[in-house]
Amino acid sequence: MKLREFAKQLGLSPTTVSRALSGYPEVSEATRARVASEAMRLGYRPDINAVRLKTGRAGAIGVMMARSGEIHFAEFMSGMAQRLETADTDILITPITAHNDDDEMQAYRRLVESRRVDAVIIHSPRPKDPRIELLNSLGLPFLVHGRSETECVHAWLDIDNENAVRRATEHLLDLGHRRIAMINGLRGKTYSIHREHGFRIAHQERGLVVDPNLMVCDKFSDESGFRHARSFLESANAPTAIVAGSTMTALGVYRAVRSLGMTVGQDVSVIAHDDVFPYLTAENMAPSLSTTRSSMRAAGTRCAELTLQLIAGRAVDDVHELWPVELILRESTAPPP
Amino acid sequence: MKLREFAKQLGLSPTTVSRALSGYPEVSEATRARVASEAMRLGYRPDINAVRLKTGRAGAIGVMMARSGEIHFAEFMSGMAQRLETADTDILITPITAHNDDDEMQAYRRLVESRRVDAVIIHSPRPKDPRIELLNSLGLPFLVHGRSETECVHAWLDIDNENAVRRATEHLLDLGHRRIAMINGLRGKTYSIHREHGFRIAHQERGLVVDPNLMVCDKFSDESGFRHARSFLESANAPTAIVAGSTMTALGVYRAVRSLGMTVGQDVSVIAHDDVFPYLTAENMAPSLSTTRSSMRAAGTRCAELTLQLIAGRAVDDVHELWPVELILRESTAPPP
DNA sequence: AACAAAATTGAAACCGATTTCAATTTTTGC
DNA sequence: GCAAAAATTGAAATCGGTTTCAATTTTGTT
Repeated sequence: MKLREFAKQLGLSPTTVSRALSGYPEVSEATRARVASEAMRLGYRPDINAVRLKTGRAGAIGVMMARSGEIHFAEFMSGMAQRLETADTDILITPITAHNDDDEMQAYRRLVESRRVDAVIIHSPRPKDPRIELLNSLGLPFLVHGRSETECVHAWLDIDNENAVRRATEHLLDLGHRRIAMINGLRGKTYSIHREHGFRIAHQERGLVVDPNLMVCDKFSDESGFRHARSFLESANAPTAIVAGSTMTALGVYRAVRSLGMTVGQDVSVIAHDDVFPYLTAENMAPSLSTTRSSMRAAGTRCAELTLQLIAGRAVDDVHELWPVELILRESTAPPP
Repeated sequence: MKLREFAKQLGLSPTTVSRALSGYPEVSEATRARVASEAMRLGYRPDINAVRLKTGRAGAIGVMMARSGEIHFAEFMSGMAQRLETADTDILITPITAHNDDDEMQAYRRLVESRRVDAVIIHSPRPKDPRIELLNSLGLPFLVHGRSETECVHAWLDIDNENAVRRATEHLLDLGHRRIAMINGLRGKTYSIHREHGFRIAHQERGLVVDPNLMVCDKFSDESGFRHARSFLESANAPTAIVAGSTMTALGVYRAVRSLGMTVGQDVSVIAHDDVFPYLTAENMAPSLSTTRSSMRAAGTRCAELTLQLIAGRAVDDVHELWPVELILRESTAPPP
């Protein structure tokens, strides 16, 4: 059913019907009510493509999905979805094969030029991230989930990774640990750098020096947690505590500890960052895992909200949110043996 | 840059330019080449909304995302992305709050009527799933990931859940286990029913009867795995083996076994279905986990392909794929003590 | 009751592409 | 060399809405 036809059935002009449905003020209440109820009854709904062509709005927020589906992705998206379901805005996933940076840049350029989205959210930025400059020059509103040190102003939401790891490390130091290892995230990402910084600061504060052999960068997975923890614990001067990048990593760390006949929370302390996944909870691990916690889903919801505000015209340099991270102590951290 | 302007710069009509870019045959090779290279140089790209309005194609495949982000979701999507990146087709995630069935039906209706997508993929159907009838009556192409018993014909891709669990169970029975528990997926979903069926068949084949107390349905999570496994193992007539719904569930089962001072692969055998997550691999678990394996990512890729074919006009009743499932034996399954 | 102001409605232009149909140019056949 | 056929190009209609601007009706004031 098209507008023309629908309007004719109501004995009104397309103009009035369009205005009534779009909530314009210059249409009488009586007419608006009638139009609304008839639209419901007859099942009329404006063709989204025509609306978009005319208004220039795409009604969607773009998210790039790297081929390697990250574990956080689903939770973040689910959070976004929660906010967007009442905003008549879709999430557009654009697949990219990031063989190299150029490919990725091209993908962004395509997305913008074809006007499929009103804004974009980008993830896991690096300190100097070319995507930010590109999007800035293309003039498409965008929000960075994470932070970057690029000079061009941009909206961002990030969690306080530095402080999170700093407090986690301080906690371990307070317990008496002196050799603490860190299994960090991917090298080069801002969050990994921030976390490393927090780790160092906590040591420096107490006049301690970090052993570079006790720090690695890797992806967040059970397997990498296991491998690195094994390697640490089997080394000559083994650490008594491990700071892990995610609960998945911690899973592997736990396994490594057990595989060496040791016990988490006794022989080795473990603390990890928890993005709060519904299918794997730190509290349920054995022993329960001490964490720095920040809900990825909540971040998704808030990022969606902020992006909507950006689209509505909120100033870019006004949108900076740094979320504090909870420190939650459980059984996996205890004084060294 | 608009078509008009771009065409003028080339000294051609919009008609010819449009045809050249869309690959129509009636444009000379020389012209086509020139248009293509100039489009690249000047960065002309058709406005997607105008294209869609005119052609009626949305250029997107819809996926509904329930608020509770499922763990499989990201992997499936990532697989879809892999196929779609060369098809100029987006994935449109529509958030739904499924407070009740009616809400969900409304969401589908909206999606279809607003013409935002050319097709839809639906997940985790039930034997009698109202979504299938709705989509069928609305006339939008759709693919079911999973199966349903509804009478209206529909395209589907599913893995052979029944056989997977049947073989897993037979393997345990072959090892000598006689009391086997099953931690199944959500009650009412077709895949849970199929799995239960496979479980029963394996028993019946050998003249054994399944103890209903050894079967539960629940969501796939570490926590539910733990809770149910504990409950089974602490009961009077405890099972010697457990069939788990997912690797996440198995994680909890492992923990439960350990928490009771027992050992997986000795005191209790465990086998689970593995959707192949990059961040948690069955092979790396300790002991390594026997599984029935089928890549969720591969399913996503194939579903995207099939959906493209449906859009292109392939007959619905021609699209039925049942994927066999690999049985992979590792350390977690052994003869009962 | 008469007029101005405000509220409500509608006609027509427009968004930016695609595609039908007609016009023009080039090639082919004899 | 010329008519017919084939290849190539372009003008204009169209997709289904929104929005400008003008026209009409209603309300308010004196």
